[in-house]
Amino acid sequence: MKSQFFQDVYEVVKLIPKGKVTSYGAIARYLGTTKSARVVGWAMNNSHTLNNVPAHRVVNRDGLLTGKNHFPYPNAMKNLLESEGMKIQKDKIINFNSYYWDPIKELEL
DNA sequence: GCCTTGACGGTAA
DNA sequence: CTTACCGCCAAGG
Repeated sequence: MKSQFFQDVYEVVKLIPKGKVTSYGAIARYLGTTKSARVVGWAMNNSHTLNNVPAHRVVNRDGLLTGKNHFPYPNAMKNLLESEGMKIQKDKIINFNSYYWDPIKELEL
């Protein structure tokens, strides 16, 4: 595999439970590339090459739907998140902390 | 091969 | 509070 990193990113994203979200930085940290959150974002950009990657569950550290512009339609991300029980206001997840799912905390035992 | 951009994050001013 | 800058890494021009 040429880009194992990307594969790992997709794997973690796929592990995000329904109704939960995480951040690019959290994924990056889990993979050991703490300072390379941007690369995670780039990986997500390439996530369109797959079909099992719930990119809508990945937001930035503020719970802001920064990647919504990259979806087929801008409100697709919001719509999906709301479908999973979350509330979005101004492209931001309300009570983000309650929905936050940290792979390090949940997976790394 | 160099420079810019980007779905980020943190710190400084 | 807002703005700016730096680090990090991959892709595209």
